[in-house]
Amino acid sequence: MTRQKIQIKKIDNTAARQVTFSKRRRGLFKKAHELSTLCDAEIALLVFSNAGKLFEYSSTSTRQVIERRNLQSERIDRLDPISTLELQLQSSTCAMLGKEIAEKTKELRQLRGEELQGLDLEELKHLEKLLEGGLNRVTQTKDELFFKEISILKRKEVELMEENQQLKEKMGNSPHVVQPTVAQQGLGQPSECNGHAWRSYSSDISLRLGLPYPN
Amino acid sequence: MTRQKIQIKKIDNTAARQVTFSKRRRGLFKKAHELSTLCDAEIALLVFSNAGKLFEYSSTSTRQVIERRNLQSERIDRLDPISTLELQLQSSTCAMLGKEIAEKTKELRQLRGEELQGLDLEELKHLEKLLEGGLNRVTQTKDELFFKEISILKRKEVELMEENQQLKEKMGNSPHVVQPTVAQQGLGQPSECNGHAWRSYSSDISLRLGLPYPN
DNA sequence: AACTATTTATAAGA
DNA sequence: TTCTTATAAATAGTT
Repeated sequence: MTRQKIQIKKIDNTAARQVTFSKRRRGLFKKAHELSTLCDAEIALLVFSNAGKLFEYSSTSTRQVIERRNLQSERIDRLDPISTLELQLQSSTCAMLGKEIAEKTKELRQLRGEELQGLDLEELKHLEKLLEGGLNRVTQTKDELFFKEISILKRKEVELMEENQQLKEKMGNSPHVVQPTVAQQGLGQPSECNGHAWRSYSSDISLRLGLPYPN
Repeated sequence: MTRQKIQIKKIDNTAARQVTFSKRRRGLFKKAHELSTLCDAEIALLVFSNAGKLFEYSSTSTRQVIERRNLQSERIDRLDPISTLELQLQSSTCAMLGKEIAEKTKELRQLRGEELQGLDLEELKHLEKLLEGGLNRVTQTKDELFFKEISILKRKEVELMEENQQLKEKMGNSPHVVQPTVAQQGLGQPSECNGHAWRSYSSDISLRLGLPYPN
């Protein structure tokens, strides 16, 4: 693939073959790792050299990947003929779990709008309803959180302004003694602007906070 | 690795991740095949996509390679002791699958807006985005299906009206010979108006069908 | 093991 | 999904 293009057929020269094996094996493993990382894929790669030496790579564990394959393949063709009753039971449990995962995965993908082909009108309408409901609840929860934070901030501002006011008064009385004590409370629950119209400060808190949904 | 160098870390965008997965999986399989051919190596490559789909390549047969590995792994004495080991391995796999199910279940519940407590503002915003995207795609797919059905129905009505017209003309020409041949198509989907009542030909189909989104 | 001229792979965009 | 294209990465042959 460089200096000169090569044909993809067995390299006759043993030394050259070994060198190529080393180089390309590295490249292959690197690519496998990149794929698993980039795309969140589970990968197992087994390579036996011409000489019979084993090299393996796995994103998690080779054993795990192989087992997952055995489940997925639905073929309970066990690699070992030891079929204890217990083993079979567990294996079927695993198989069931695997199916459940497949189902949930599909459902998730449909909710994300990624696997819609093959659904009929009714199913699509149902999905839509589900999503609308979920979206409404999420948006509402989010907005509640927003407002909660906002009211906390409002309260804090009120308190700070109060203190500020007191300090100012003090300064007016005895301009030489300034005590910068700052309010320190443990921020409780939402409290709508607790009275004391500080109109003189004429600040519009909600505007300054930049509410997400002004309507 | 082109147009722009990328970081090797999980691709967040789902669509982009799928595209990259397809491309790189191909590349990886090609490289695996080249290595096995050039260097006479025995290779098995298992890849599970993020969605849980299995892709595999093997220079000979996956099972054969896996067996060879199991031998190589020094555990040639496959009997009782191994059986317990296998049992443990499987049980840990089950545990893993169980965890995965729990995760997916939680995710599903959150998408349905059922388990939102404990999420912070950022997480809620992310969920909202996800739901909006899903909803958009679902609605679009649904509407496309709607319009497809509608156009089928419209076409059918035109055909029927034409036939009706021809029949009328026939009746006008020879009022004693009436042949009520009716168009008969396979039409699996909902067909509202297949009755008579072609009272006036000026019917507005879209109104009669009750379009979901008149705007 | 290093080097480098080329070939390949591929990210982004259409 | 598939094609295109600019660029990054892999690597064949050489030192």
